[in-house]
Amino acid sequence: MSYANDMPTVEKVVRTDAGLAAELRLSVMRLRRRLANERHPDNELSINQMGVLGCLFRNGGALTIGELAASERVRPPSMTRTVNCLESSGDVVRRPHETDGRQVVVELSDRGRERVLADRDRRDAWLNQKLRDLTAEERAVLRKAAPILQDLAQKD
Amino acid sequence: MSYANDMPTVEKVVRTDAGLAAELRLSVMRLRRRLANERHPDNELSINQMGVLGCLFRNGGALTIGELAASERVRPPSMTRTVNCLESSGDVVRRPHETDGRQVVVELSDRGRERVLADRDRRDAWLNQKLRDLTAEERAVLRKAAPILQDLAQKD
DNA sequence: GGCATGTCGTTAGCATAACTCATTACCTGT
DNA sequence: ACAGGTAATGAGTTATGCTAACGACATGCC
Repeated sequence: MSYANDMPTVEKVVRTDAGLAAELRLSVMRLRRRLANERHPDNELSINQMGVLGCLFRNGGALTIGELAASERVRPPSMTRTVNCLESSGDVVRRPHETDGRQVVVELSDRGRERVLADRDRRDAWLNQKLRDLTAEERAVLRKAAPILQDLAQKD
Repeated sequence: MSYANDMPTVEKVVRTDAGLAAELRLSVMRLRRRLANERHPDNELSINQMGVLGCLFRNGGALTIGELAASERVRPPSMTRTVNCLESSGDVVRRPHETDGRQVVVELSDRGRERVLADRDRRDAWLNQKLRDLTAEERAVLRKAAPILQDLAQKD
């Protein structure tokens, strides 16, 4: 084992802005991959599907396809497919828009709402556990960082 | 447009630890998707492939498949495939491990090293631009957050 | 009213990137 | 010397995006 015994994979501290983008990108990429893997095994929905349910839940239970797509930053066809899955699993229902016949409103079903509630803590079990292992200061940093990351993703 | 005109998609402030996991997860998911889309168009390598090159670069230019896989948090077969791509594009070379015939050492070629160097700033153009738009304080938060996120991804 | 243009969702086809399972090659310890 | 473990790979599958094209509907202009 003569190669990279220490395996830093990330600098201990990012001191300058020069490397910040690169390190942030790596961190985000890897953590996302980890999160996708660590979903609870007794939950048959993917992390993306749960994301859509959560988005509906936070927004009062009903959004159009386009709004969902914009919110999750995917293209409408991708959201159509995700919604198809959620519909056939019975977690959402489609209904026509009240005034605009082109649009489709996606609504949380009772089952979907139940799932969000039941899953609310459990779905983040892994991450919550890891967060508990952090110091209060580290959690404070992340609490401040989350909205900034969100803004970065949303900008322009 | 009677549905969710405000479209919060993320709470303005994450005040309690209860929601931290959920918000962090959303932020990471969306920013990652954004990063994957915003890669520079004149770079024919994907964000993952560039990640592997960067990893090799930071670790002295040579790691085994297994080490690379562990570092990027993918399974060895996935890394084999990524390395195949990088090999056929001439950015890395495989060579046998000095003492262990089972392992394969992946090494940055001159071309790969060149690409990393040439790409170092450019490849993060989008993120760098967005980072410049932040306040110094916000950048400081992210600078502190990046290693924490990395640790979260790596833990256990 | 009627047509041109635009918007929304969907379908179809494709690309990427991950996974699992099985196989091959090699190492190591008894 | 052989058994069992480990590394890389091959094959097949799944998940998740995308673009292009299309149909249904809305809107604005005459």
